[in-house]
Amino acid sequence: MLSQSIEDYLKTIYKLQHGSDAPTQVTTSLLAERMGVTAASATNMIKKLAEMNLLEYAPYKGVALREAGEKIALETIRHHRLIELYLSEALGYSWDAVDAEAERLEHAISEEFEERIDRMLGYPTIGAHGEPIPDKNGQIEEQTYARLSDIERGQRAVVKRVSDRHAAMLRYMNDMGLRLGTVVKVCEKAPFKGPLTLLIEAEQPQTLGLEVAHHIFVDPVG
Amino acid sequence: MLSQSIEDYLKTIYKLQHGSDAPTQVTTSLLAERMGVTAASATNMIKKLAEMNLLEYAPYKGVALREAGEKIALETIRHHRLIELYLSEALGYSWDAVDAEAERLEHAISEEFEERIDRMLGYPTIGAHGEPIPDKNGQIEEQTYARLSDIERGQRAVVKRVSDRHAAMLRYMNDMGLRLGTVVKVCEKAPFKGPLTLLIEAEQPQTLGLEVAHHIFVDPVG
DNA sequence: TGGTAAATTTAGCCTTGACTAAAATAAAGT
DNA sequence: ACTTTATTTTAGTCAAGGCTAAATTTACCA
Repeated sequence: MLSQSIEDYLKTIYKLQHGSDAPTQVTTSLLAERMGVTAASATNMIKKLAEMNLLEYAPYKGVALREAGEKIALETIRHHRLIELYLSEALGYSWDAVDAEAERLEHAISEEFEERIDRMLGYPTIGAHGEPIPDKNGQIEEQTYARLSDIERGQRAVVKRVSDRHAAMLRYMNDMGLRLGTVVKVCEKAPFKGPLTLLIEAEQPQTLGLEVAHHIFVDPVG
Repeated sequence: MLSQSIEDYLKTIYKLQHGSDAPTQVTTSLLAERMGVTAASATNMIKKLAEMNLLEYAPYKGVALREAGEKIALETIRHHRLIELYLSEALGYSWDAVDAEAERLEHAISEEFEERIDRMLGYPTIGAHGEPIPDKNGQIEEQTYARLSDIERGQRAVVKRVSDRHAAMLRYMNDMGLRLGTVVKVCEKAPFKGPLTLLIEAEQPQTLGLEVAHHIFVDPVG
């Protein structure tokens, strides 16, 4: 059994490699920052993981997962996203609360637990925040969506995915009435990186800062 | 936040103090055996817990929980039993599989998780194996039942609780048709600590070794 | 091209919770 | 009461996975 820490590192590296922010390479400091540890600690773990052949390590350059490491990362991510969806669907958790809970549970569940909630949820492929859920074999369909902050004025779009990194932001989006599948229309875009004015599902117009809009991924429609 | 290890020690001490096997005092070696560690490791942890005022420690004599320690033990036990019941009721786990899964999950769930499954289960007071579930304030109603092995020939009794210590034994009992609430009748008791012959819910008679009958707790009826 | 700043790694230390081997204590029998 | 045996504690190690401080490497800029 791999330690919780190892699973978390591998998962974090995977997300850095495949995230929408797309860094050229995954550096020690970036990884350390995401893991909430010092760079020295990250270096230690990286060396250990390289030793285990779970990743490629070029000192001073960065890391990249090897196949075995990616497999573990995807299993961990699968656990995480299935649990998030389960918490949301079966236990009524809110959008912003599922991540923290899943963060701990993902390391504690058995294969049996995974299978049971997977079946109970109807073998879902999309998670609570719109993320793709890797299948049992580690197959994942990464999708790329436009950011709401990049949508043209007048354009309508469907919310397909939201970043789960900031719980407070999720709560804010939720309170505005944003959900996966919600149709929004960009009415205004204030100049100089100013806020957008949004029409959500034909309700009253609301303004939304660019920072938030940057973390909402949409599919233009109409 | 207390470590998983501390929670497990406290829980184990509580169960030794209040279990049906009722040891005079909880010794280091008994605790070590139940925790699956050496006596030296148990001594270390005991000293640490005594230092934290979670238990009373008389070197060479044994330990007893103090109020703070008992509170933590009961919270942990509450988590464990709620999770077991949830796995059984909501996810279709079998009798013998819930304990191992709950063992890991009990340390990973939040108060919110506890509350949600508690509500979903209808605020239960009896767990999957018939154990009492402590309430949120740590109140617990320990019950004492007769062992099936002590029931007289010809007597009928309702199964109220089973020991969850041996998964294989649970599976065996389950396969025999034994459940909580099942009515059994002791048809025969072979001499010299021989097996019982049981009539389960008016089905065909079956024989059952004393060892197993010792781990089944019943309420005589009729 | 050299010098400085930023990033990274190394070295050494800490805590947790295990372990083994040795020492100390308690219990039991003659 | 003394000796043997079983239990318990002490002493010293180890592995994980953090940390800080110091050394090193890379990158950038004048």
